[in-house]
Amino acid sequence: MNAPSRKRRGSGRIKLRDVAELAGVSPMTVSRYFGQRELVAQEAQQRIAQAIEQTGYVPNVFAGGLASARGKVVGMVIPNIAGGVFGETVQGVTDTLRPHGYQLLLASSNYSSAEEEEAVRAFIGWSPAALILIGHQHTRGTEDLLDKANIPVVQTWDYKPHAKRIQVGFSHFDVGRDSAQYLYDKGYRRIVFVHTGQPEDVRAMERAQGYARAMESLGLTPSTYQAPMQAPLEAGKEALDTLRKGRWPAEAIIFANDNLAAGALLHGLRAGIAIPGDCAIMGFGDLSIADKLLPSLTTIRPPRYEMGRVAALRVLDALRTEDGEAPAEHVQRDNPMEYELIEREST
Amino acid sequence: MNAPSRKRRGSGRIKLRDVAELAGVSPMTVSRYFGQRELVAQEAQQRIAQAIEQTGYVPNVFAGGLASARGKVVGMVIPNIAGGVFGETVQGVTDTLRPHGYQLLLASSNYSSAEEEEAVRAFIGWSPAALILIGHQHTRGTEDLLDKANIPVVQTWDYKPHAKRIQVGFSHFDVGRDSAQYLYDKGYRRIVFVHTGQPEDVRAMERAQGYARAMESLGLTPSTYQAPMQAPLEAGKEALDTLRKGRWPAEAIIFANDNLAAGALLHGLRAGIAIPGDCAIMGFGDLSIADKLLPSLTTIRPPRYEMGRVAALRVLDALRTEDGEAPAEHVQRDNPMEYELIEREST
DNA sequence: CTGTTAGCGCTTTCAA
DNA sequence: TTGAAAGCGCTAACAG
Repeated sequence: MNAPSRKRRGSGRIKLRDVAELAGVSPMTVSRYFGQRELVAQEAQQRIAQAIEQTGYVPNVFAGGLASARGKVVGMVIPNIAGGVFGETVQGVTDTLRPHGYQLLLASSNYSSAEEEEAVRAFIGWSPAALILIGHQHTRGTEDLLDKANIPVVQTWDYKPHAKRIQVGFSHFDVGRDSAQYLYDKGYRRIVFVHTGQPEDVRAMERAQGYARAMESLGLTPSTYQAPMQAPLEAGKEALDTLRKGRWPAEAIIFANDNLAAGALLHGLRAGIAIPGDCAIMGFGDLSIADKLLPSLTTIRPPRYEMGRVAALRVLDALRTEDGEAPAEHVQRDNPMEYELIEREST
Repeated sequence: MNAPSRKRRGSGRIKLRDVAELAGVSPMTVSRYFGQRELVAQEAQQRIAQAIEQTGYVPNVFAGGLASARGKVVGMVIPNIAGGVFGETVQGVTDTLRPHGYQLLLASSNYSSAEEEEAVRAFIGWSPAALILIGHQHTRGTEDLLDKANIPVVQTWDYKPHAKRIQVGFSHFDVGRDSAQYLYDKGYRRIVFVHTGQPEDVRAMERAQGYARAMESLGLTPSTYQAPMQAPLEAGKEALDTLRKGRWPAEAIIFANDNLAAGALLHGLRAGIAIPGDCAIMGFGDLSIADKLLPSLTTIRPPRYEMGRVAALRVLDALRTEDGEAPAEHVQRDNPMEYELIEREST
């Protein structure tokens, strides 16, 4: 609008130098004021603080990131932003990271490993300080990217014996096993596991395996059923009806998730099938519906928020490791988290 | 590890120049390959594409952002990441923005205007291309920041007559009014609106006002009730019990949200209160519980995903406006979105 | 259609 | 405890 210069015009924003001039110090001192404040004299600090206040200065993240070759950024890829499953985990991460000045970059993979790789690749351009991923299931390409990136990578929502990277989660195999054992202890014998339609849900598969193993150990025959790929309400209904027919009607059903289980419960209520009398039902997830159903739903509650929080803590640990040659040496690599079996009326 | 030079050591990553050398062109041509590909000869494009493939080059976002003074970044502040209300909107935004190379920066305000201001301030440092906020309720400080930032700002999840900024949403006042009118048309007269405990939920307040206005227009006396600040399950129960007592027992209740309504429905079922026979109930949100209750819940479905999508589209429109002196001149500033009244069994 | 030049605003490095 | 110099890797602005 004024001063039509011919070279670059800059952003027009207040910059470090402006603050420095106002405070009567060099830009470098102001730079130290952020990040290494202890190296700045008290007196200088005061003048700088005032200059910042007065100008409303906000550091340019891009300049800082470029100069330091590492942005204060953490990337996170989750299977799905909507759906309410991972939201709390994201919240746990942001709550923990924010006080340390890290900004979360979020991407959703839509439960696709290929899209996850895409997202990770995009994140690499941000020189992220760390990455947080869900689960252990990645493409070869993703693994390569992660290896080359040479930054802390935390995997959450799952837990495996010999994980290659930092992990914060629980064993879905154990969840399946515990669910079966719990129902067995309650006296149920003909226990069936109902899969969701999506084979992308690797963790549901693991729960099914845990269930199967437990059944075998108990001298029972595992039996899994694949729910039709419909809305969970109909799928749950269909599963309940089918499994109660036949010569070996199910006495108890473990659903791959609470939504499916909700469909079954509702259908039971409408169709006059007594639950747990005619058939016990349990789910997984402890979604907000679980306690609002009749009967209320017995389910497994994963530590959703807590996993996010701990994942972020491990990231911070790894980054604190003084940029040293030993990346993440003192970091707790295996972080098993406790899930909870919430017993309600449906079993 | 090798070459212990004394000056900066760089990131060690492949950079634009490496690709350029390999392709036998200047860095600038490679730069144009991203972003202005039409200005690059076919032949050069091929060689560049191959060089990129071969090196696995990923552009450094910070360098680009610094040089161009505008990062390919859009900031979004939502009241709450968990909770499942805004997740779909976020998904709509990311789905729409991603193909254009924009990265979403997400922050949660915990329904606090002060925290929202904090988040906006932090975003300013990112020189975001645009910002997306929920609602019209901001602190004075936030307004100042937005004004100074001189970038497109889209407000969503609400709609007001003379909004200062681009808006994508619906009128909560209208929702309240329509809910009341709907119940009136169904024959109900003693209709009560139940507030949630949190006064931060400005939009619920607006729905209450719309309800009150409609009641007056219909010659009825509006009556609102403040649910106790407990878990929604108990709050809904308490509200239902209280409102059915007294000399003017409610014939119909509009709850501020589906969670509250679910508490009431469940209590009705357990306590043998016929719904809608003894009392009709409707909610707001069409959360995933709404159709899994007995009776299923009549509610209002906001276009959650769609609002995110359209908000992102307006952002893109505004940014397409050729960086010209007229920022966002041709952009559709008012974008009313349609909500839907989903009639189910509870009314 | 392509290249040259000069920064973007900050932090690293080195020296005091 | 502070400062000066030298880039970080890319793109805007010109000129061909």
